[in-house]
Amino acid sequence: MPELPEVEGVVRELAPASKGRTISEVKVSEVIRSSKELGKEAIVKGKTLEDFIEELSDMTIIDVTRRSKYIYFHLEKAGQPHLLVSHLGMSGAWFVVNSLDEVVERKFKNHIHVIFTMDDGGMLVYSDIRRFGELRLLGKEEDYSPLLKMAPEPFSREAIDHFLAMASTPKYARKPIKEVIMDGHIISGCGNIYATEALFKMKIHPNRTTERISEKRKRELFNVIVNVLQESIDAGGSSISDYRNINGEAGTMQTRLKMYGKKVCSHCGSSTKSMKIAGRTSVYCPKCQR
DNA sequence: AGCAGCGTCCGGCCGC
DNA sequence: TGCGGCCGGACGCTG
Repeated sequence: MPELPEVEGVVRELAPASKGRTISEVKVSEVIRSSKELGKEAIVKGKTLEDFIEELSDMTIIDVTRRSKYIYFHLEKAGQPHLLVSHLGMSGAWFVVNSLDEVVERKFKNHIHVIFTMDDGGMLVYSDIRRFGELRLLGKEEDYSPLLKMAPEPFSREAIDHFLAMASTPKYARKPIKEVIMDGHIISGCGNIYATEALFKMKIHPNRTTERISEKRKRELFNVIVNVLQESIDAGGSSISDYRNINGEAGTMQTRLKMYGKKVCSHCGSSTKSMKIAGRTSVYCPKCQR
């Protein structure tokens, strides 16, 4: 389940492997083709496959960056800039290989959906088991308005004030804190894993109403979220279920998690509890978190 | 106008 | 071993 730290890891590896290369060929799986024929929008969004393939052909990759949980491929063709936005959804993964045989894990190999062959013979391979990911080719970021509505990057100076201001609005003040910190319009890139960890560290019950947390505690919570995200980036991300980096390797953050997926509280030994908040499973310690 | 609730994209995995 | 149901980021649509 890729969240911000996992996406950051992918971008750090994709950038040096693809910068300056030109896409010479684009291949799309039969599964995507038949999905499109049925009028669905699996993975390739907002464009016909014909346009997607035609437009991407001969584009040069200028840079690869991250914005929240999105990967931005900055592209150029005939002097015009373009932007390919990639979201990994639940199970998306990029691999950089010279041959598809290098994608060794069967579940990734069996679900390869898009292949960009580059002018140096290398291939950018997108695999997605559940097909919740997306690839959206734009002229620029402004062409897809949801990208403009994302919260600032959590590591940016303005992120904490944005969080505090949004958390105080009537709409969000009455919601459970976990729902608020997992909302990408409030904080960018904090998904279930890191929200669970941060709330456990802060000893805050995930269902506590946001307005029942003091300004001081909300500031501390924000800083804990940022620290957990940074710790995970440094550990190469959490390899929970389907996340792999582009070499097919797993990160080690999952061994450092204290609450996500746990049956027993690592602090007091109590059995953890689980409840649904905004439709997502939320694990917590009923004794430590109030 | 803005928001809550639901549909959409799916296969892996779990429990019976 | 077979199979139905559950799970989930984040947007779009509807009422």
